[in-house]
Amino acid sequence: MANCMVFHTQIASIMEVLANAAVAEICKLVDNDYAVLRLEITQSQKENTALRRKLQLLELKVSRERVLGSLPSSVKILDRNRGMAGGEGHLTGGHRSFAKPAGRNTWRDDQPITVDEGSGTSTKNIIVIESADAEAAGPGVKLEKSEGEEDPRHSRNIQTGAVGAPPIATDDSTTAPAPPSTRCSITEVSGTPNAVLKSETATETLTVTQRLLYTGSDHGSDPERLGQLGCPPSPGSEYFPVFHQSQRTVNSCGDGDTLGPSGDDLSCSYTTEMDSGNMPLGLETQTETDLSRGDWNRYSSSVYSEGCLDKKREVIVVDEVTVKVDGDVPLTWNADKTHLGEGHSQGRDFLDYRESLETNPNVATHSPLHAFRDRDPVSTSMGPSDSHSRVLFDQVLNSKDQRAKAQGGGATSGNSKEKRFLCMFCNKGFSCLQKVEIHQRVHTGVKPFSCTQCHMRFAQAGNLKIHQRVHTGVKPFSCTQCHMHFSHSSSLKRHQRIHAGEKSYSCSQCENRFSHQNQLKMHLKVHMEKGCSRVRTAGRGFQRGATSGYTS
DNA sequence: CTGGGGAGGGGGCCC
DNA sequence: AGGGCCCCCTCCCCA
Repeated sequence: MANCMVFHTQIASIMEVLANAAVAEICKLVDNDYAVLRLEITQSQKENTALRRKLQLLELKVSRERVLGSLPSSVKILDRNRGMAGGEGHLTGGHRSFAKPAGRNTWRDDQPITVDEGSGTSTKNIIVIESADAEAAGPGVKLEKSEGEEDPRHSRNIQTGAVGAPPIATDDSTTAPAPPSTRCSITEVSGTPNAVLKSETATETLTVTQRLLYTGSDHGSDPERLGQLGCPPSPGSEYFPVFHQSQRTVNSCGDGDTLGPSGDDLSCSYTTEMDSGNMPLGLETQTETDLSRGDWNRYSSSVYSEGCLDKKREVIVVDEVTVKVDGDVPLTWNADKTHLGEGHSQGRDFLDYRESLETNPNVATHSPLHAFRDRDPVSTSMGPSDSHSRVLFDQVLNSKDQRAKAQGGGATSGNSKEKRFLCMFCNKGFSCLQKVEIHQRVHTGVKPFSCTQCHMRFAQAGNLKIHQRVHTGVKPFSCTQCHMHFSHSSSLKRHQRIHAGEKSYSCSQCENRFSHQNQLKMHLKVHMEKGCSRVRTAGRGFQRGATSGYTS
């Protein structure tokens, strides 16, 4: 019996031990599962957080695209304009006035969109379309920069307006530059309730000068715009040069029954019209700034890079005297003569003149033009009553005297053949006043002699007379050795070189000789192409070598 | 090669 | 005699 009791006791203890072990095992299993469960829960929570963040990012993207899609029309216009780098397109109409060349705008297309994710709050967009480069660069400074050119200023974080938040950390989805089409920086700041489009185009601080300079627009036709820009037209300025034909006013005798100034019936209309499209109108403000800086060529190129100007009111009456006084701007500074449609490049004149301006500040002149200035310094509303223009004019006149001295000629020597009449634009000397007046038409674009049978206009009466042989068919120059007739004496002379076997144009790179200059020119092109092809071949070989080296 | 325009220079005529 | 004006010639350039 006692043994039985002991046996039961032992069984009980064993059972207890087993139970304890089972409980411990169970507890252990539960603990393990719990840990796993917690781990899984934690991971799920993390995934959930990540998904939530992704959702936020997607929302941000959607909102940004929505905002960009609703950019104001002016922004789009500017965007398009930027695409017209280098005057690719000619703006027309009213938009032209707000066009700016490539590189002027600081559309920060390469500036990252900054997203303050860390804040965890809803972020909104502020699009800052900056035009501050114009201010930073200062007036008259032309920032020519190609589309892909890296503006070092883009590396710094300039934000304007109320956007005080500096660009912060960027998310991987937003580190990429803004879409090129936006050309704006988007800075996200916290707490802004609504997306704000801030376009500074409406409050651009470009000066009127810069606008004129870079648009070439006819502000004269729209003086209100100037007023809107806070730059009212200068008192009395009409944004349109109106000169008066003094002494030799012969207006519109285009019907052909009136004699020209020389007495010959040139069937000309001596209306002193400016050549169409040549006349940069309403530029007095511009010249007060840019030209005074010696930016003649810059001015001209920029003006004409925008194409022809408004041709309205192109018929003007010219006072060839006051044009020198009042036209403190050359009326047709044309670095690109293709816009003039005819003539040779005069841009060198501008460059030369600019150089002379920059290097020859204060030397008195004895030019008759100087006398013009002294005689009637403010004969029109566009006169240099403003001191700046006056200084400019003095610079113009002084510079040419300086050049005359540099050329070794004194303007006051007694030689009658001396070229003491100097062009106020390019300093070129002429023997008499009329010569320089005619010459200055190169700069001013004045072409007083119009053909009545076509729309051609000429700066010289003789050229009109020759031109009219086109209509009359008169070819007064006959070759004595063949049946050929020519309307130009130079053509006959050129032709006769063929009969004479004269080959006065020789190639500098070979022994070939030619009777015509054009032949030589074409021949030289062959030399050029040969040289270029050699260069190209060498370049291809280099590329191949480089490629092979890379792949091997 | 030719046609034709742009532009400068020379020289004659007139005042 | 000298200057201004005008015509013409010439050269250059481009189409």
